[in-house]
Amino acid sequence: MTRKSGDASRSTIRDVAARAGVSASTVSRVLGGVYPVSAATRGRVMRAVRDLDYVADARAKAIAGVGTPTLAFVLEDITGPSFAHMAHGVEREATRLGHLCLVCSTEGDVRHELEFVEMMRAQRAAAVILVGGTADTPEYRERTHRMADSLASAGSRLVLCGRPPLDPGAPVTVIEYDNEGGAYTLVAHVLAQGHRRVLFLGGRTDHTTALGRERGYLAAHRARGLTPDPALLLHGDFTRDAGHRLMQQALKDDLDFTAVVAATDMVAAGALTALHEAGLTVPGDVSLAGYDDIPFARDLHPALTTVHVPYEELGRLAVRTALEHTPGAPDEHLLLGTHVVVRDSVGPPAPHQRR
Amino acid sequence: MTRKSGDASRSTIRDVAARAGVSASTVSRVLGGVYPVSAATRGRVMRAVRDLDYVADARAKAIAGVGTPTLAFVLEDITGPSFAHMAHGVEREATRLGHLCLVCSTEGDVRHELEFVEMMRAQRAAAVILVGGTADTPEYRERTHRMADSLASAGSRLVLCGRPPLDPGAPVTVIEYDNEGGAYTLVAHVLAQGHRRVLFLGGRTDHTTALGRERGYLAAHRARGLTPDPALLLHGDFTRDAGHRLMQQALKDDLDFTAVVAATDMVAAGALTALHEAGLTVPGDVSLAGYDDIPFARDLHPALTTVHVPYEELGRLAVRTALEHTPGAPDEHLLLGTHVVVRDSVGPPAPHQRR
DNA sequence: TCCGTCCAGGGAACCGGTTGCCATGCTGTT
DNA sequence: AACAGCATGGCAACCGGTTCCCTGGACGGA
Repeated sequence: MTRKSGDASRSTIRDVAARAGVSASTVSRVLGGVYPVSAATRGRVMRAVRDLDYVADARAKAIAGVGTPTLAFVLEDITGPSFAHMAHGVEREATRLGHLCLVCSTEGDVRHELEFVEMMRAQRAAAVILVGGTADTPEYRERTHRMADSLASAGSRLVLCGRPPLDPGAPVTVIEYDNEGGAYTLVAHVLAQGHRRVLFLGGRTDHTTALGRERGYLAAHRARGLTPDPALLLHGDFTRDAGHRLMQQALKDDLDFTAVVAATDMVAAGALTALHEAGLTVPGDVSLAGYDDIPFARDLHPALTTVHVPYEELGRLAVRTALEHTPGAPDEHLLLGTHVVVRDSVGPPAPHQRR
Repeated sequence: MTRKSGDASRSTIRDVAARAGVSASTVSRVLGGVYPVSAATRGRVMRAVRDLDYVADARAKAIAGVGTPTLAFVLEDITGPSFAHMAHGVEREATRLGHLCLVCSTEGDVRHELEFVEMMRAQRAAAVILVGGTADTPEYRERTHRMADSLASAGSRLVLCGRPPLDPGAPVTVIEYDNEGGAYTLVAHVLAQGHRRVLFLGGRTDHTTALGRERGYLAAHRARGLTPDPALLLHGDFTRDAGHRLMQQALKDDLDFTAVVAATDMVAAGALTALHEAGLTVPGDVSLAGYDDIPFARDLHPALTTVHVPYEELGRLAVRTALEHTPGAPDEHLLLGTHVVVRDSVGPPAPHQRR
């Protein structure tokens, strides 16, 4: 077994050329593979390459115009299961299409987001995918529109994935999934079981994903001629801890409800534990539903009724659509459907609770 | 609100120079910030930069030696919660230390792993972090040793994170956590409750993480003078589906056990559902324990007794240690401790089951 | 007024590759 | 034997930056 001597610094194409007794161009051509090179020369070059354990500098190739393209993925926190699944879809599709994949977590900080997008522009990323809901303010639209223009003028492309669209004219690809529709169907299902007081464990009040789901909740009520009690709308993070805390508080405050709809499965998980801790059964005493259909949802007890979102597909679509986009072509705006997965956590309200 | 005219192609430093009426060197110096430039010139340059929405090409800077360093993170599947937490730690620490973060999923394919490492070497990544257990074969050691040498000779560094160490002498940083010790303590806890027939839902038989946990399971038995029934050792993937399937099979085969130890919390989750489906209560009829302490573990019902692994810390440590490493310094090998988190899923065996 | 100094900024080499263009030498044909 | 033609490989320009080195002009002091 031969081990290369650890020559402290990487070798260049010229080192290889010198060792093979040819010019750098020849080495480049041998490695490129297309240009005709005699077998003998090719052999010597390959030998030198192996001896020196040479790999061409990807950055140098990139600036010469023959590099592996890169694609960037900016999200809030890879730890969220739905983000992770999107990331997985993005990563798979990116490598399938021969792209490298950079990921950045913003931790929810807008400044980080801006910095990262600027960096990705400097990296000449083929596309930048921004993932996850956000506050849909004029400032957001303005800032993001600017990003889109910057990237577009650099030959790159901004993709908004599960994020509110911009004003028409912004050079941006938008891939959304139907938060409002999914929540509407889910809450309609809950109401159809006979529930009339449904607690909603929502997200931050400025967050589009949370807001969309909340709108669905309200719309489903309206469609039945109901007006939900505002006291039943609670707000927190999209974490199991927030769900746990909110649910505890709701029980402590003695809120009157027969069902709970959580804005995400994680929130539902925390809420479920709080219900259990309070000695309540689900769906006997209280019904519970989530949103996202993460793999774990089946393993809650009872198995969680929730809304399935094709997160991985979302990610794959985001990169495919972005990379297929040709400048000048119309901007795509895709809206993926969701569907309710009925499991065991929603049932009719207990007889004594009916009104 | 001014919108830049979409000039189809990115502008170069020379474009900026021309627009500002100075030379490229001056632009570079203005942007660099240190070299003395007159206020008037600086103003003109900045103006041109803004007008053209110019960002210096990061790849060109990199090859000139002043780029943002990069760091690569190679894992099997970002979708696994423990991987996601490691990734989070890596990403945070990397950006904290001013590094960009590339991530690649291998989908468990060794060829992909090799390809990716080669690419990262071409990218001149400051470090390559390989994450997650693997088959610890001579071929693995040989191949990984070669990777380590290649990277080292290119001035980069290989980090193995939760992965078996190589032969001494390989230029590699190893950060492990104690699979065997954690499993040992966990199983000892289960045995101390009085269980004597403990079903082990393990991972693939060639996977070091799975194997370490299995060794802990065996060692805990031996320490009590017990020899576990080989029929109680089952093997599958680290997914909730595998756990579900394995548990169903075990019940169908009428295996004799009073407790179940799953190799991961995901597996435990699937197993729990299978137990519930069979009408068994936990821990009344059967005790159940997991491994990893993912956030969700608290929300299973009953809350899962498991082993806490500091995954995020693991990730942070991996990048910090790798980047602090100076060539020639001794190779670090860190072993992080784990601890059992006692919750509600393990209890004494039912009286009629005792023997 | 003349000369030395200092400072802003330009020219050119360099980072590590790719590739268009051209020179060389060998082969094949008449 | 002479010449056309092709296979082969070197030179140099270029990709988009940085930085060393040097020049020209303004300024201050003698």
